[in-house]
Amino acid sequence: MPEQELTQRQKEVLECIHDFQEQLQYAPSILEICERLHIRSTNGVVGHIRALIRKGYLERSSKARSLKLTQKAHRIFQSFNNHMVPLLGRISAGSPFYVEENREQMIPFSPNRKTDGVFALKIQGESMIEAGIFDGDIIFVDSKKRAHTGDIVVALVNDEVTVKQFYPKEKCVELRPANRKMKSLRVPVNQVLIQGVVIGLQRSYE
Amino acid sequence: MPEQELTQRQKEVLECIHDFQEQLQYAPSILEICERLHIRSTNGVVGHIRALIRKGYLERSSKARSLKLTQKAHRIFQSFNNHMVPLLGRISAGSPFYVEENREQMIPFSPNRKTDGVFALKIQGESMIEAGIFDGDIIFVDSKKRAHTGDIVVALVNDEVTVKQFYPKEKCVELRPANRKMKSLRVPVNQVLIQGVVIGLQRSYE
DNA sequence: TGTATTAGTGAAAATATATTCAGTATTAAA
DNA sequence: TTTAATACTGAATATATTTTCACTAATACA
Repeated sequence: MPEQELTQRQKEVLECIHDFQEQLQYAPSILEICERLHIRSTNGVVGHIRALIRKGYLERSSKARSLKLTQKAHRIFQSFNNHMVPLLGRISAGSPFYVEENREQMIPFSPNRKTDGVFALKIQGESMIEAGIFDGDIIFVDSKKRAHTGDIVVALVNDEVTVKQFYPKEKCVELRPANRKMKSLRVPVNQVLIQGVVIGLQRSYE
Repeated sequence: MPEQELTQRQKEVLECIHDFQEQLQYAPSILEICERLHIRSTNGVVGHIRALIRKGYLERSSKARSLKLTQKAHRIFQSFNNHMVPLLGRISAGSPFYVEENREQMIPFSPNRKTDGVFALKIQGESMIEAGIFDGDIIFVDSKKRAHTGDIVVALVNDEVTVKQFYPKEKCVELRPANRKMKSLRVPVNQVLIQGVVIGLQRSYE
């Protein structure tokens, strides 16, 4: 078991602190954590807290109710509830798509939608310019949604990531750009991986 | 002075609690409020807290650091700092732009930018289609920013609101659409009101 | 002229909360 | 087989925090 991983019990403690904060809008005291987890001695909890601080999941000052989850800890819970979504940077060709190294930062997404499986990507190039997707725009992609004809998708073809319109044919897939200067791409089904469907777009002038 | 209003000092106390929470991510103790406001007795602060609870701006349980701003209190600070921005609906022609009745809902905006003076608007029509602004898109507009040549602006002309590119001439303003099928509009300076500069865009597929 | 609200001071008491000390038992790694 | 980390118990102590009691003073209201 590598040092940085959490034990089952440590995860439970972290989740307890997170849930308490969510529910009551303020951090729990050590005694309150004891109660929720049925631990009789405050030291039982303090030990876990120390471990969680050492592993970079918690912060605190020696004040009352000053326990605070770090960014690292929030990432564990983010996938379920929050409004933040990872903005992926350079995607190393061919490697598994959703690896840690690619998570450059978290950016906000519409709070009334599930963010599970959603990621963001910065557009490079002009292949979708006629669909109103410009160089530098950020797109939001749902990796769990199934692509339908005409959807704008993120596809992995021969170790390259592209954003195109999706038109499935009998034995191949047509990836159509929204740019008259560029040609459609026809790829055999076994050479293309649809990474997700574009569900939103964000642009910043300035 | 009507009962529901806050005194100057009460506003200061509320702001102090709000700021503390923002900065340190947990609520202040009464003593810490005393320190920040240079009040020597905890009772000085407790009196204000009681008033703020009575007037519906605060909540608390008798635990340490459990002070919590209500929705009502948050509304006071939203306009200055937070990540929410009003999405304006139908804009009644000719009336002052920023009236309460037009505020239909609040939507999230980039958290790393000031939201003071920023509003959102849903695009109707295709006049900016070649600039990648489509029907149904939501644009973010900074009403405090000065327009420069070429900026995309929200303009009020003869009681009508339009989104166009801004080209000032000697005695008139050219409002240029990004759509080959539509014509530029030249309006005398005294007949046009620039409501703000477009600083962002958001689109939702689905 | 009395009464309520606001805006405090100062000290003491009561609680809430965190920390320290002294242990036990289990498991995985060196 | 020692060592370190995990996962606790139980009691006492120290500190942080809130609450209570007893006051003063200015202002607005009726």
